[in-house]
Amino acid sequence: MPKIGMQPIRRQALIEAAIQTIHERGSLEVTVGQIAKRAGVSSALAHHYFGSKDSLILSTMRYLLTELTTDLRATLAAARTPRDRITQVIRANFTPSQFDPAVVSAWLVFYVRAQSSPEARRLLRVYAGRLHSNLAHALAQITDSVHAHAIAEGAGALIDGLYIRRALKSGSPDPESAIQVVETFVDAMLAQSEPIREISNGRG
Amino acid sequence: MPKIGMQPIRRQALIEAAIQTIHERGSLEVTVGQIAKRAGVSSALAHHYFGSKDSLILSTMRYLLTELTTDLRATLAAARTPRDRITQVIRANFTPSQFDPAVVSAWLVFYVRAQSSPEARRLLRVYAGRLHSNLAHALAQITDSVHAHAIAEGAGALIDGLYIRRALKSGSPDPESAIQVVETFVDAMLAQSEPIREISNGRG
DNA sequence: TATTTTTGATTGACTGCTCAATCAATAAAA
DNA sequence: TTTTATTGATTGAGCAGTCAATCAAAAATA
Repeated sequence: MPKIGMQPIRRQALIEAAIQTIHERGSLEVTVGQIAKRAGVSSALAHHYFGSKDSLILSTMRYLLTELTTDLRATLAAARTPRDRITQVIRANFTPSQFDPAVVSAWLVFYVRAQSSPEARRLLRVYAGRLHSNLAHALAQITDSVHAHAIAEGAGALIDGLYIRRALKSGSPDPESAIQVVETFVDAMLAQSEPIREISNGRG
Repeated sequence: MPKIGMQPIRRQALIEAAIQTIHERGSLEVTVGQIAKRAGVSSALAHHYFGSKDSLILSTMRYLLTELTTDLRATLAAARTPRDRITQVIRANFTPSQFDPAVVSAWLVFYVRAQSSPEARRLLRVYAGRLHSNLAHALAQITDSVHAHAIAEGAGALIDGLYIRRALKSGSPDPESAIQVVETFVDAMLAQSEPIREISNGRG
């Protein structure tokens, strides 16, 4: 029946349905049938396009990683100074599409998944590595390398922690206050590592 | 009856087996049979003592919360100054028994669980609430209330984030460096909120 | 002390259900 | 006709929870 070229459409629909279903159920204990139903197709078709549930889940992770990269590129485009680059890297993580409850839920369950799936773990390491190198690179232009890495490490952990806490909260997301926490952290750490310079960055 | 008084022994053994099994499998997708086997009993006995898998899991969460409280009391006993209390609250979260890989894995999966289980969510909120009030109370003695809450909020998220990252790392835990990250965070935030006072607390 | 009774502890076998994955068949384009 | 899209039906595995039955210590009794 179907017109040719359904593959990418179905894959996209199934991935987005997976994110929503994971959010709704609050865990990875979702069935292929539930995901497929939400995408408006049969579970058999989901298997047809992804081969296995595992593959669908991994594709969903990759999709989220790609979206994050896209958002990062978009925010970074506006950055001019190193300090501004830091701000934009942080902001990319709290974009509406990233800080969306369903997306946050998905990230959380993927962290658990990474504990038993080598490929999932690899993907999360890619994410953590990129975040760290983006932050550390910009930081290295305003402080020494040791502090740069330490601050990047802390900021990364802080972002992860804010995600976790977001997942536990009900109600609408508050990206701005989360961004503010990380910004304040970075400012405070920079101020401590270079007490001679100006503290404020005009965002406080 | 057989040796009377088996109940507490079995319950304890099953709870500890649950933590280990969850760690080993990296998720909550563990069977009662696996847990029971590790505890050296039949799955039927696990049901006999806990009623349901769900109840066993919740008991495991409560057990971890209790252990954390115990560790907290122990570290707090040594604290004299408000700043020292903060240090000890932080340290309690990175005690060897808390920062143990299996325990960290368990906390991580419980965070996911909290998304679909109201009781699990309640328990995590108890944890987050205690941590926050402990930190905020001590902080309020060295800075104003607004900053105290903000710093406590950030420190809590940071601790959660460090746990997540610990779960993803292989190899032995490094509690000291994690503690150092949080300590540095607190110092930096305090320094920024009160730029006139001394920055160092002698731990940097 | 010896015997009987009582009852918590414990398990193997079983049930009913869920789910991932497969397959054969159908429908519509190309 | 050949290829792509699609699904209902089916299967085989795995699992939570139940239950009837057994075991052995402890308490009561003789």
